[in-house]
Amino acid sequence: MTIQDSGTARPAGRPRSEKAEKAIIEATLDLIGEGMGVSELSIEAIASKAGVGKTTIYRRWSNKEDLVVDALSTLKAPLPPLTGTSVRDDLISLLEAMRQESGEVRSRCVMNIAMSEADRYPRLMERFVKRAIEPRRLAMRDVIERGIGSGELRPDLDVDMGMALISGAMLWHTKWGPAGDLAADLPERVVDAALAGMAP
Amino acid sequence: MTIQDSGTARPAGRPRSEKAEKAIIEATLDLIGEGMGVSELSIEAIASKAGVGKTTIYRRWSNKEDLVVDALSTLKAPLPPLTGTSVRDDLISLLEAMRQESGEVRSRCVMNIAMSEADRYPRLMERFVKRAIEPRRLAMRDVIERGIGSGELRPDLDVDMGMALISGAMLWHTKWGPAGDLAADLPERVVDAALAGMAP
DNA sequence: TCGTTGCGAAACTCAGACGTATCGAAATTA
DNA sequence: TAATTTCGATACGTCTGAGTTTCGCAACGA
Repeated sequence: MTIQDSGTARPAGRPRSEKAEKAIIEATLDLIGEGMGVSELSIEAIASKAGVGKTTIYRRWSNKEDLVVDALSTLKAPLPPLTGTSVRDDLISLLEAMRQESGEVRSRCVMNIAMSEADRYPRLMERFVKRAIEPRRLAMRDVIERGIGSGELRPDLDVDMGMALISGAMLWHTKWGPAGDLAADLPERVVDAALAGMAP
Repeated sequence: MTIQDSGTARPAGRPRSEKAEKAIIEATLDLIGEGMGVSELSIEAIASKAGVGKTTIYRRWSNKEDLVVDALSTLKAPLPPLTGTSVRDDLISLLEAMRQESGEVRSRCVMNIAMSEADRYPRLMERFVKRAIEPRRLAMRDVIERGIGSGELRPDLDVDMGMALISGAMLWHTKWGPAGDLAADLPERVVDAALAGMAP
């Protein structure tokens, strides 16, 4: 009985390098961040950028899609802490998180992939939605429903529609708004516009 | 002097087949509609699908991007007629046009390309925006500005933000709403939600 | 020390697509 | 009819990248 017998008995031989694994994932994300679509992504480019042999990649992932799925899964989606003081503040916090993410090359291109390659890579999409989209959607839904409960929002409000208005406005600015980073006051303006409505 | 001497004297030889040209464009759009990204699109697949020799393609377009640019330019963007009776009606008309387009495989996939491959194919994107996005944006802006003038909308309304709310909500539903076609009453609900606001 | 396994590098085979060239047939003008 | 140009088909050489194999070395357990 060895010292480290904790469940998985380590097999003989040189252990796999965690460093290489991290480098591979990083390289993959970097390349995606540089604007590569999944189909343009080449294992050779990843290996080269990661400073790693192709063997080392194929030993861990059997094909490109598996690797991309794992790489995207790595991107954590830390939700901002919500103060809960008001619906307006919480919504702004959520959108501010979106705004900051949209400034990171990586997140932006991951979003591109999520929006364009969903049909072609359904596994990838499914996993991405579960990790990145769903938590935010739930958080926003919570905020809105709490707002309805507290009387801050109209009791007959269509929650899904409210979410669509707010998230959609951010999405729209990201894609088709003025070039460059999103304005710092955008979250506030979006939330106020959605809350206020357009009719006089 | 021949009968048809209208400006361009026809050179000797067999004239280029318009039918082939149409078939090539159609095949290109079909393949894009089947979920192909620009980079996956192959000239050989287009030629095969169009029932045409590769020569016939290369004689007209010198590379893939030129062909795709031309193919996308072909997609007309007929704006719906606006009654002008009320802001609400006009906005619903505009969104209804968007909704119907989102149901066509072709338009949807073209949108995918527009949203994901903008960085990689700037020429393509530029042309697409000018033909497809810009006219709609202007139309919506007109409607909103007229509404402000007529008092139907708040005089202090941020026009761009209003457009972002409305278009964004449609965009959001297209991408992340319940699967399948957009609900028939979605345009109406989006417009009413945006006009009303969320606060009580 | 020895056996085992992972490492990066390089060579390899295989498939797909590019872009060009060539063919005989078809369509048109002169 | 003759000259010219396009047609679809096909073959070609080239390149890129997938995925495999081999190599000598490194890192680990026994």
